[in-house]
Amino acid sequence: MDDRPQTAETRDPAHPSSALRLFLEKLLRRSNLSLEAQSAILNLPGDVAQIHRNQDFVIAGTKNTHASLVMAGLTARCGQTRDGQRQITALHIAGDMPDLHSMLLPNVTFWLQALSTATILRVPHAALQQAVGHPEIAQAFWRDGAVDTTIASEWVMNIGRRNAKTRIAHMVCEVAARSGLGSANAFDFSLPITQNQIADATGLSPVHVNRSLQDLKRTGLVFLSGATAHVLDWTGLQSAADFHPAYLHIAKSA
Amino acid sequence: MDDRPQTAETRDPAHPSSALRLFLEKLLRRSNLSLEAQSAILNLPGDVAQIHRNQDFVIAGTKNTHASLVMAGLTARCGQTRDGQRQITALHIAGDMPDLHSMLLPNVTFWLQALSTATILRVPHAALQQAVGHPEIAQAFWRDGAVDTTIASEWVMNIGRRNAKTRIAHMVCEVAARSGLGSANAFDFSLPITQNQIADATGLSPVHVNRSLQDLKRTGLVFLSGATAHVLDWTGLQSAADFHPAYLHIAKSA
DNA sequence: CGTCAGTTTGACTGGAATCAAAACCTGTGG
DNA sequence: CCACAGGTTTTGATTCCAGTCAAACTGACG
Repeated sequence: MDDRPQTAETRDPAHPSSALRLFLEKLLRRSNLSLEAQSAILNLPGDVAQIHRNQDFVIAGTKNTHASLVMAGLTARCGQTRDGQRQITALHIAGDMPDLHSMLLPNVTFWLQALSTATILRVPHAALQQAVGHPEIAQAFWRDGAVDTTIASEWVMNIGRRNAKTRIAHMVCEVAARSGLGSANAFDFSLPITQNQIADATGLSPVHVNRSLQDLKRTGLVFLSGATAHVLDWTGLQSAADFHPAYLHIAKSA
Repeated sequence: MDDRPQTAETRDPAHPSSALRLFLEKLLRRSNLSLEAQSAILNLPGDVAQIHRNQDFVIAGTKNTHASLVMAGLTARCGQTRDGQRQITALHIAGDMPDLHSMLLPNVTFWLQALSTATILRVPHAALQQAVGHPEIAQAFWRDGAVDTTIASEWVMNIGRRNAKTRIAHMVCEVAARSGLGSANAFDFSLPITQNQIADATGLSPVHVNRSLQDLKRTGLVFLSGATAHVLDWTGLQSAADFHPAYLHIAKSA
């Protein structure tokens, strides 16, 4: 099913083993896994798919037989109201599996779509079921799913009770923190997202996003240019965002 | 640890076995469990606690050693912004375990609080860990956790992109559907929530909630009186709410 | 009968949406 | 190397939904 040798192309970000390694590292941040379990993860099979900007790669209303691992690019979970308004409910970066839970709930209720050009590894549910035979892997997957819930809860708070500037800052902080950044006070990171997409993620209008971003730039906290975010003052940004990373559960607790 | 005989007091809603039965029934809606696994659930130990209105029973920033099973009443998961604004991010009714995931993520990041007088069964993590030794129970728990995520996503959409009237209607629909109702077109159900609490759940102001509720009553869809919701036109309400229950994953899929 | 929590009403304000158009990129092909 | 086309970003003017403030009302309860 998969002819991947553990050699040099591990460094190639377009190669499955590189993405699986990233995925494993994220799991290991929160869970302990035996070497045997680790190699079960690294040997997961899957097909690579190239997704272009704004393309849906998992469709609500269908039935899933594969779970998706983001290898490169930025993707989103999103829904749509009756009158056609979009709402992004989660963002996913390289190393994330946006629909790992689909092995338990194959009926898809939210779209997954690429916000930038993205590369996806489609892993068959059957292979995941086999991996989950290791109880420690099952727990690690379950734990990561639980974190998804706390993140979604934080989004509810963000959208429900914070103003435009704070909301956007919070979203930026979350992606930065999940990318493993935040040790320096100023840094850049990849955030290939348009202002329209930020609007859909924060429940705002594109025009208001634009003005709020200008405000964040004017106050010297962050600015976006092209596909990268430039954080100028990480502590100031976190404070403006009312951001407290505990909900990401990045420190291992079990 | 627990002296519960399988006798008549199973009917008593204040008795642990009654709540555990309700919990099991909810699991069985989504997952298949062997009789052995079922009895492992029914024999979970725990202490009963009476919680009064507006009292927090799980505190953010602390470490959990027990998970909570709602035996009676309405409870909420909620957070707070720096400037003290509250946001409810989930509602829980009898039979729900709001923090089952705490056995995997013991560091609490969201408060749990009673919206009405409530009864809670506090189940030790150790007992849950033992139950999770049955892989089918682990999957059932994990599956229910995954549904929590889809519900939270729907809340993000609700708050981010729907107007006040629709938001409130949607919240009412969700609780009704999760209570197992919706076969008749008009029915009543228990919803012990104040307009202030609805405001905190929907990201609105109390005054605007009041006006929107009047609107829902005027158009003959629902009205709340005391602790009960009176649905007058279930199909009309669902339509006004843009409510599509698929995201609750109530039909069994595996 | 006073108290208190919750609900209702009215007048006013403000933040964000909407509409419309101009300016700006960025990649493409002539 | 320039022109063009597309999607983005930016700006300004205007509107409206929902927030805020304040006060009156209701009803349960001691």
